Order: sequence, then C-alpha cells, then structure tokens
Amino acid sequence: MKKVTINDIARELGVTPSTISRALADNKRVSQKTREMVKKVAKEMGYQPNLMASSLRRGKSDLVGMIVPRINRHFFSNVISGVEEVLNPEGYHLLIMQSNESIQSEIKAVHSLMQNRAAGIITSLSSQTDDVGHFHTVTAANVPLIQFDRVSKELGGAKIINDNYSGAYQATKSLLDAGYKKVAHFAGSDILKAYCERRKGYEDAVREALGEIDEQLIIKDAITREAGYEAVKEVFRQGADAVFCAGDYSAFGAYEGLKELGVLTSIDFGVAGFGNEPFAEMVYPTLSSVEQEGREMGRIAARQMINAINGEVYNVEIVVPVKYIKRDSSEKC
Amino acid sequence: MKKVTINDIARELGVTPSTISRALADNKRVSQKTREMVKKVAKEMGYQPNLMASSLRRGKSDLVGMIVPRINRHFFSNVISGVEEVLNPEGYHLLIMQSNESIQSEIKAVHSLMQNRAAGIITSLSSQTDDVGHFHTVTAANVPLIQFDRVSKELGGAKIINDNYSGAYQATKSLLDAGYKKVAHFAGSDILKAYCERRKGYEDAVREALGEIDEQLIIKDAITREAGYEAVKEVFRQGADAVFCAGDYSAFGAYEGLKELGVLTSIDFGVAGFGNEPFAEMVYPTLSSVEQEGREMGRIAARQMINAINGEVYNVEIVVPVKYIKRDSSEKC
DNA sequence: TGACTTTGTGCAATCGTTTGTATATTTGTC
DNA sequence: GACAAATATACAAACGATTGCACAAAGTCA
Repeated sequence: MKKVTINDIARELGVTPSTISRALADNKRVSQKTREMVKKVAKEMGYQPNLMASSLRRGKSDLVGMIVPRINRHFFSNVISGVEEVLNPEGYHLLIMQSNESIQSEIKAVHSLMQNRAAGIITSLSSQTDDVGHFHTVTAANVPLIQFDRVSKELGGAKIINDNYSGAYQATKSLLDAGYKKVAHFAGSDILKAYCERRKGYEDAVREALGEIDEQLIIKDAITREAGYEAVKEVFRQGADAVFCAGDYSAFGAYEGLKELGVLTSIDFGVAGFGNEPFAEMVYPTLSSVEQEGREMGRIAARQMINAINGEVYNVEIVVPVKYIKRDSSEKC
Repeated sequence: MKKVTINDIARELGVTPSTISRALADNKRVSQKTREMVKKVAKEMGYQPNLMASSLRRGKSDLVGMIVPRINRHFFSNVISGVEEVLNPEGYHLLIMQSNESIQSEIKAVHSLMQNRAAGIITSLSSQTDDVGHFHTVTAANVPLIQFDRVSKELGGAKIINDNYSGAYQATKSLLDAGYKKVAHFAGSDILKAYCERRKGYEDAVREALGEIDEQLIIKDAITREAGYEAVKEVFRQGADAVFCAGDYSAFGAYEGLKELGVLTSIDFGVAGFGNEPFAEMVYPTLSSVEQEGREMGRIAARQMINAINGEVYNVEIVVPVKYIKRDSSEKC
C-alpha cells in the first residue's frame, strides 16, 4: 500500500539512499555491480520514482503546460497530438487546460500552470484575450512561452503561425481562375490577426484579378454555420457567384443557404473554405479548403519548446505553409 | 528571476515560514491581522505557491491522469471537456496521455502517471489492450481508477459506459419500422465489449421483427470508411436494403459504396450509424445516428473521481443513456 | 495573586530526491 | 612498504511547503 522509496531500497541493500539514487541514474561513481543489484531490487520491490520529489530537488519539472481555447476542436486536438508526439520521447508530459475562449479561464490556467511549475507553456490565445498581462508572470519567471496560431506580438518567445495570407490568396485565386466572376468573402473577427491575414489574402487576389474590391461582398464575423447560411443569401443578392470563407463551418452554412435559394453549389456558385475540417470531403459537393497542418504545427511548437528549455534562443516567428486542397465546390463544371 | 518562497515572505515580515504557511491557508491559529498582512505581502512579492512541494509534503497531488486512445477524436475530446468542467472547480488538473490504440504506449502512460503521483486515473482502453496487468500497479497503490466506454471487467473501480445495446436496438428497430426488410450490420472488433453490445442490440431487434438473423448480413471489423465502402457492396449483393453500422465512418463509407452502385441512399437503402459525429448532419442525406453523450460521460467520470479521492466507495457501473437521432438516411420516402 | 484557559508564534521534523564534499578502500608505482 | 591516485560509498544539506508540539503572552475567574 505504501509507496516504496529509495530509502526502502537502501535499507534493504544496506547502503545509503545516495548510492541508490546514483545507481538508478547510471552514475559512474557507483560500481557496475552495485548498479545492477540496485536496479534488480528496485524492480522487485516495485519502485516508482517520485517525480515530484525529483523535480522539486532538481528545480526542473517534466510537465509542459498547454492552454487552448477548446480541446474538442479538430485543429487544436491535432496540434496537441503533434506536441505530444515530440514531447513524450523527450520525457515531457502535457498538462492541458482549456480557456473556453474566456480570458478569465485563461488567466486561471496560467496561474495553475505556474504553480505546478510547468517547464514551459504552449498556448493559443482565447478570442476574448485583448490584454496579455497575465502572461508576463510566465516570461518574468523565465518560463519558456510558445504561441501558435493565435499569437500576440506583445509577448516574447516563439510564435508558430499558419501562412493564412497565402492560403486565402490561393483559395480566392483558384475560384477566380475557375471562372467565377464575383467572389465574396465571409471574414472572421478582425481582432484576430489570423482572420485579418485571410482577408488580406482574399483582397489581394481579387484586386489582382479585377483591379478593385467590393466592400459589400465582405461579410464580417461570419464564421459560424448560421452566419454562413445568412450571409450567402446576402451576397447572392449582391450578385456574387462564389465565396471564400474564413472557416469551413460558414462554408457549410453557405451550402445550406444556396440549397434554400435553389442555387447549385459549385456549378452556379463556387465555395472554398479554410481549415479542411474532416467533413470537408464528406459533404456534397466536396468542399475545397485550405488545410492547416495542425499536427505539424504542434511538432514545431514542441521542438521550439525543447530548445527553449535547453536554453537555446527561441525568439522566432515560424510561418508554416498551408495547402489549398481543391475539391468539387470550386469547379464550375 | 528567482521564484519567491514562503521563506522569503517570512524573512521579509520577520516571522517564521510556518506562520506564512498557516496564514495563507487561513488557519485560525494565526491572527486575522497577520493573515491579512501576509496575504498582502505575498501578493506584492508575486508569490506563487509551489504545488510540487506542497503535494510532496501532503502526500496528495492535484493532478488527475487521463489516458485515451486518441485525443483528436470527437468522442474522446468531448469526454475530456466534461471531465475538466467538473474537475477544475475542485482544484484538480488533467495530465492527458494518448495510447494511440497501442498497449505499449498505454503501459508507458500508466507508469508516467504513477511516477507523477497522479491523484487518480481516468481511462478508456486502447483497442489493442487484451491484458490489463499494467493497471494493477494503479489499484495496488490505492490510486482511484475510473474507466469509461472501453472498460475491462477485470479491473475494479467505477466504470462508465454507454447503453450501447439500447442505442443499437433503437437504431435497428427504427430501420425495420421504416419499412426496410433486410437490415445488415457492420460490426466492430469483437474484442471490445461496446461493439459486442451493439451487435447484440442489432440482433435482438432483427430477431424480434423477423424471427431469425442472417449471419451473412453481419460484416465483422467494419468500422472504417473504407471497410464500409466495401461491405455495403457485399451486403447489397446478399439482398440487404439497409444497414446499421457500429460507427459513423463506416456508415459514410456505405454512402460512397451505394453511390457507386447507383443505389439511392435512404430511398432504396437505409443507413443508420453510431456516434453522431459532427459530419452526420452535414452529409447528404443526413445520417441517422446514435448520440453518445461524451461530455456527460466525462462529467460523470469526474464526479466519480472526486468521490473516490475523498475515499467514498466507487465500485459502480454506470450506464449512460444514449439517444437515437433519426435523420434522412433512414426514411424510405 | 495564582491557577487555568485561550490565543498567537516558533521550532524542527518531514515528504522523496539529488548532489557537493568527505571518507574509506583499493590499486598502482617506484 | 610508502605514497599518490583512483574508485566506491557515506554523510548531510538542500528543494519548498506542512504540521504536531512546545512555549510565551494575554485573558479569565475565583
């Protein structure tokens, strides 16, 4: 019932705890023979090192904190997987918290992680986060901070972001190249840089093709399914014949709106989304979308974290390429 | 740069660390005046309690371990959300690990959690797990173990499971009631109890309606999209006109197979799935499916964990009701 | 005033590891 | 065989918080 400690092993073998500790760590200061003996007995006794004690003493923890808006979102859970993939083999484990898009929860999460002495924190800001003061306790304590996707320039440390601009540009250009004449845009919150860049990519592609952009065709804060459903009716009335959506959900909303209008998606009205949610290739017609490589971003973030923990410089901004995946929804024929 | 400890505060105020510790814990043994003073100074100095030291001393940790097959699966990430929802307000945090459906990773995860002295472990077994010996170290150490969804009867502790039988029964019966005559079944691995129960629910509904079941119409290990795609062609050849799938992915695979066969899904061939994945209401036709309330299961599991940590009995098996959601894919007209 | 309770702090050990320094033992060299 | 060097282990102090016990000061009552 009681957990066995190195002291128990020491008593058993008639040596001191220090020898046990060193033996288990394969320290050359203890003889090969003793090392083997210690390991054997440790295993027999079912010894499990107490990482809390070890971390306390060494002043180093094997816990990396992660704060994401929501864990049950395709993109974020993929990032988490990628992070784990790299961190686990290095002996680190993830302490995951959700901000639920609330700055209050985010603040609490930061404190919890600091109190648990996380070796570092990987985060994507909540959409409500307009002030990042709570993260200063992190940087002030010299705890590495890695941001991804939704980042703040006010904070130091590595930032891993998608090439939102390029993805949006490609998607929009692809619609124009396919022969659609008036491409609308369902934009996201203009507080978040990611969405601003997507808009910029859209605007540049349109400007390049048509000379100027029509502000009326840009619907703000339209990333939900419901918003897309309403917005598509609006832009259709304005004469649009295609839309590039800042998210896949509003793209699907557009499908629904178009169906109601009796307009054929793809043939009569092109649609492209962003995010490449799993459903993109399951809906009818299959949805063209920009794939953000969540897993890869996670891997990159984790590698930056390892570097940072090891004291290497990590004050970088890494732009991860995205991939536009052309499917049926953006083909006129 | 250096973290401030209770000793620093003690020095600052000219009292002993014990007083600081008690003051911060609102112990009545230190005067109201001192308590306030201590808290004020602690805040000023930016004190963050070291939970590792605290846990070590108290022999209690605020970390609850969670091992799931994959974090980026709709069902599991919902469960995680539910668990967090209940655990966080109680001061517990989640240490999450993925088994990636591999027993080796699962074993490693168990050890890591034990070494981090998790206060308890919540888990859903990997599909590869045929032996649960590695969990005996958990129960032997008196660490509460809560299983959900994929559980093993060989282990003690609470088990939270879906009413797989009833969901499958309802789905199958609904197909039969809708007028389909020959309902097939795409089953999952027969090692996992959850899939066995779904199959049983299917069989009972069919037997009840038709007197006997046709083994030929049951395709084993068909839960992937690809498997569903192949399997539907097979059962169509056998004369089936509907299928109840143990998972939504194989149901979608069936859609694809039917399209290739030139058979109209729903009108000519009914389909019902299990899991109610987000795409279920986005595909065409919308997919009837059994909703497993992941979030609710998570909440229940977390409550059991709290009870267990507080030493209450928790040797229960809780069956969470599921909800069959009828959509277009199971309507003949 | 003395005995007795109450109240507020301090002392010191403890949780399980790690690690710098000291000590004992062995080995090697001339 | 004396001495240095190398090897193996022990000692004890940390890491930061908690807590039973001791103790002093203040308050209560006769």
